[in-house]
Amino acid sequence: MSTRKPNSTFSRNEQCIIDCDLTYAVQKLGGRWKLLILDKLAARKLRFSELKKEFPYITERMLTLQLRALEQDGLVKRTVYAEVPPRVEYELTKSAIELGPILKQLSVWGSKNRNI
Amino acid sequence: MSTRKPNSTFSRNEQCIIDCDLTYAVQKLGGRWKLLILDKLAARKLRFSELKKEFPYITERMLTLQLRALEQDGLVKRTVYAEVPPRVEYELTKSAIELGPILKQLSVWGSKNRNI
DNA sequence: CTCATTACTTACAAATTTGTATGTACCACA
DNA sequence: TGTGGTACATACAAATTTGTAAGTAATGAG
Repeated sequence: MSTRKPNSTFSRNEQCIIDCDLTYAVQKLGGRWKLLILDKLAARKLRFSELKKEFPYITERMLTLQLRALEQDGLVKRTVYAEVPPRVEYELTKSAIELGPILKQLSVWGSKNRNI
Repeated sequence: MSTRKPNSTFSRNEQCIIDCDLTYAVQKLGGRWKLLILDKLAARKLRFSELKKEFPYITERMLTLQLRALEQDGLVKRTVYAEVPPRVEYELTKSAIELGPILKQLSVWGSKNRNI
């Protein structure tokens, strides 16, 4: 999520693994808090501090990291307002919105699968 | 995937994160080689050695770990034949088969999303 | 008796992800 | 001058995941 060794076996393996569109997609969603964040943002755009309030156990560092990754991957748009104190809003991109229905199905599958 | 410290912040956070059915589902699929394995098994049941041949870069250890996790999570069924040398076959469970169409959609999304 | 085959297991190390603690910039307001 | 709020950044440590290397059991073939 942050620094990577470009020549580790880990990274080289990632290259071929990610050939698979599905693996690629799931890697983008696999961060610890990413889906929870996407879910909150699906309802409405939120500020950094509002997001933080939604998740009692997330740290500011983690929230920042996950948001940055989501932004990099084109799932979240970040807007900074030049005010003091600062205001930053996060909202889903079109791509993330398209993902919505699929995630809904996965969620249904998850609830069914876990009760076995 | 193997040993866990049950009282780390990491593990405690997992408890609440996994409340979310969606996060739960994606955690099950998030291992490095899991989706690739599921994809191969979707075509037909395969032996350990056959799976290994499918992925040039996976190690036996990783293949074992991922298969064990998939089995634990009820996605893969493992059948051992009492022969020598041993023969072990892996196949998808009903639950994993139900997952198929959803993964297909995710895959399509992945390919669209990556080409932006 | 030796060797080959299959499906692992084990000990260990490296890489990555997650968590902890503390600090920063900006300016309005008291 | 001092304090407060927002949205981070940074240094560091812990936990987890992934990779490396080597070894094992069973037994039929030679």
